[in-house]
Amino acid sequence: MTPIIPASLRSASVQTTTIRTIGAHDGRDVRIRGWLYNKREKGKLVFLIVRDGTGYLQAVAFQPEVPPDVFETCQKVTQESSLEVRGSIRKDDRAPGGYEMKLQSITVHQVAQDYPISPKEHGPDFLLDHRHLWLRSSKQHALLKIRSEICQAIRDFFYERDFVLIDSPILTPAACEGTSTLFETDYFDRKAYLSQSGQLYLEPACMAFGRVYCFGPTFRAEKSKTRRHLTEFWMVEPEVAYADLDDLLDLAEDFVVTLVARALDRCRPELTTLERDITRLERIQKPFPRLTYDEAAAVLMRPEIQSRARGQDAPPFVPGSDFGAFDETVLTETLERPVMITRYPTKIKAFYMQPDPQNPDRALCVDVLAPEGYGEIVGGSQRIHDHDLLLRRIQEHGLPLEAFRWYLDIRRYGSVPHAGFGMGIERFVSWVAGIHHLREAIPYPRTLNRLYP
RNA sequence: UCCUCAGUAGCUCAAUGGUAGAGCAUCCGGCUGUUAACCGGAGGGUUGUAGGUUCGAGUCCUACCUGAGGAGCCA
Repeated sequence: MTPIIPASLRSASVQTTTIRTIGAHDGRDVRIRGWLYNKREKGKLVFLIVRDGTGYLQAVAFQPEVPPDVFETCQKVTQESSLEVRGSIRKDDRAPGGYEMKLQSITVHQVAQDYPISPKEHGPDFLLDHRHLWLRSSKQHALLKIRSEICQAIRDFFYERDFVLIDSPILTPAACEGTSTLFETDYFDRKAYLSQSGQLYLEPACMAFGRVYCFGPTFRAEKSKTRRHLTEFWMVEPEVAYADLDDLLDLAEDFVVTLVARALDRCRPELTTLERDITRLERIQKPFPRLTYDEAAAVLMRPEIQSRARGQDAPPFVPGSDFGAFDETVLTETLERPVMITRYPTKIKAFYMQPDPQNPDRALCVDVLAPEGYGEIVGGSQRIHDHDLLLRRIQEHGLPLEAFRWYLDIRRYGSVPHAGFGMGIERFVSWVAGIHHLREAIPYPRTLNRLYP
């Protein structure tokens, strides 16, 4: 990595470097530019824990060996002040990270007064009010690094498989699926809605390019108030022409396994910082267990499961309805791998899903449920490719026909079976990182009660 | 929309209906290897808001506000 350094800060004699690569500078003089993470004083010794975005480094100032003004600056500098330290790097097992700097000089660029987030425990409301500063904390830093790596892995996965990135619009004229509550906004003298899915716009592109995906923000105005919901979240949605449900299951399985492997390969230090049980991620291998909705429903109807639901005040499972939170826990708790549940009842799923030719009451769809109670991470289906059937479904759902004319066109001009799925980035990141709250898996969370910062 | 819980110092939390407390942070002093350092000292309060009960309310009652967790809905 080549640091970008303004000419005014360059020095011919001392190299400016990053903490991530500090081991390569053992025994040499370097300059580190960053912020003060923490400070510990002991008489004639001051330990400065400096962070630069790539890691943490302990710089040690020892009184007789540094000039009095340098030592005094080290004593006075406050938490999160921006600074530049210069000194020699040496291996020392007593230092966090294994290397430390024997400090020779220090430049404080700006003194931070009363940094609000002290190195102690804080409540979620306080931390979310200070999200713009909380990003500097080690766990949040590790989490967002993992998110970044997973987003890069998603793009790499599709690029390597010849998918074309097709960005869907965020401003849309009408409801895509007719179910969710949408955010409404003024669009000159008309109304527009923030997109809740890119899928419908992706299907036409799929007929142009064969394999496509979109990756962007998605908006839901539902008043959900749980740790598994955000009003603004990121979703990646692939769509494949000439694909059936079995092709889709294989793609989703490959996708999940590849992303988890990438996190294990590139984010070990971050997963360790988050105290993630890595052995659980190492068990995420193909094949994933697959069962149908009817098989899953049979499990939930067992007397011992029904009595457990009553004991936990969970609403009882009714055959033909969708699974609740308790039901998802039951279906995933004994498994180490994600479970793929297929062929839900047609009437509880979206209007565009292809019915199973063997049983038209069941849709050719899949939900992938993550282990450890993280819930649905992937949802997808084969799409209806017959024009008349799709027209009938739009009418049955009471959707405005005029708004779907372009969508029906795809079934008039060279229609083929096709399939796709959507994956919620924050849910996936939460599962991989092993965190409790979805809102920490996005830099600036938007929830029912939060629009700041 | 419904159910449950919470709101006390900058932060995290104590306080049988009877004088408002501690740790961290901040400031001052001490210490040559600290690991959320430690030791001594100082400053810091309209107990979410408005009513009510009581000789007396942080504590009990009512309403409201704010937040959290869950349900439903969904990724």
